[in-house]
Amino acid sequence: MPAKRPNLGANGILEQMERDLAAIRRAQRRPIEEEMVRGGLTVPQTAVMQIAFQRDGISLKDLSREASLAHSTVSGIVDRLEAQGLVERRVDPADGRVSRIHATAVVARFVRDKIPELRRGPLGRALEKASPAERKKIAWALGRLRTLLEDVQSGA
Amino acid sequence: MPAKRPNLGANGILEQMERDLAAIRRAQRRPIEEEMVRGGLTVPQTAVMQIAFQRDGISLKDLSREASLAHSTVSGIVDRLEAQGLVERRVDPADGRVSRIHATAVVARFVRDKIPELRRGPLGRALEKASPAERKKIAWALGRLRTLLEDVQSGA
DNA sequence: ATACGATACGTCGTATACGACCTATCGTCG
DNA sequence: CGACGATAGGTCGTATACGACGTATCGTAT
Repeated sequence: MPAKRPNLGANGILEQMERDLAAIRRAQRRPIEEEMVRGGLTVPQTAVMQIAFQRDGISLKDLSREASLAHSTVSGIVDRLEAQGLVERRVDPADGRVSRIHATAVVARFVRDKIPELRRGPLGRALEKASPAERKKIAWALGRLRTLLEDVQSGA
Repeated sequence: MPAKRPNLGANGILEQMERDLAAIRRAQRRPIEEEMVRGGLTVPQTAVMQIAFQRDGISLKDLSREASLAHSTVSGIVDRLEAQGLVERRVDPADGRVSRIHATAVVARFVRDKIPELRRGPLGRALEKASPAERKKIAWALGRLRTLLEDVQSGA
């Protein structure tokens, strides 16, 4: 049963939202981390790999933008994926600055077979328990919150 | 202007939500990280300090539960706070296993003066731009999503 | 052609964040 | 009272995650 949610002041709502976001983050991270032991992949690695597969030859800059991560973070993730032979870095012949990320042949099968089931991970399972109306409301709220945050970020 | 949000299939909604959550995390983390350079504190450190202040003498276990973080994570954060003299560890006289976290005198002023303004950080500023109705909807959605995730977690 | 600002990326230092493991302490059962 | 499972927390190894900085390359202006 859910915890009590009394009427909160503006400050209380803020703190409650922060707590909820933290809890969401943790719950989302944990269950697939268990899978990692079996599959050898973490959540961010899976996400990066899927993007690299869908947009083969994507630059690291675009990849980091897609994943909402700093380029230095993605660089490290690609390092580890490369070490496992799941991804390749190739310098762009037309522009020596950009290194294009390519999914190796092994990945195609992996993405098609494993990812869908991983994708239907904690978030997917959680949403299955919600009604379509709830799903819509939650999806809207996340999109809206993201927009609000990004507007503040860019000084709007 | 916000990105297009076409009608998405069930899978598309999932991926969109994951992207939104990632972007929210990043946006929420970044701006206060800038403050860190000035104040010397990170977001998690601030959160932990506030909990330790509000519930003086809290055990590390309870503290980690409040913060939705693993106890090993909180232990490291407390290490750094302790090194800055903002927090103290004292072994519980009644139970030698638990180490109780106390905010030092310096912190009281800090929490009262600095935290409110930090709290009104990215999330607070973002929410100011939203209507009360939107705020309610977003708050509800986060709470609901959290509950759904935690129910799945506990096998409900 | 050369200088030079802009761009893309790699690297580094530090702070999360986690699970696995170890150790010390507690309660309880015999 | 001594054994022993349970509990709290510290430690370790690894993977994010970031900004700052360095380096190589590109475009452009001179």
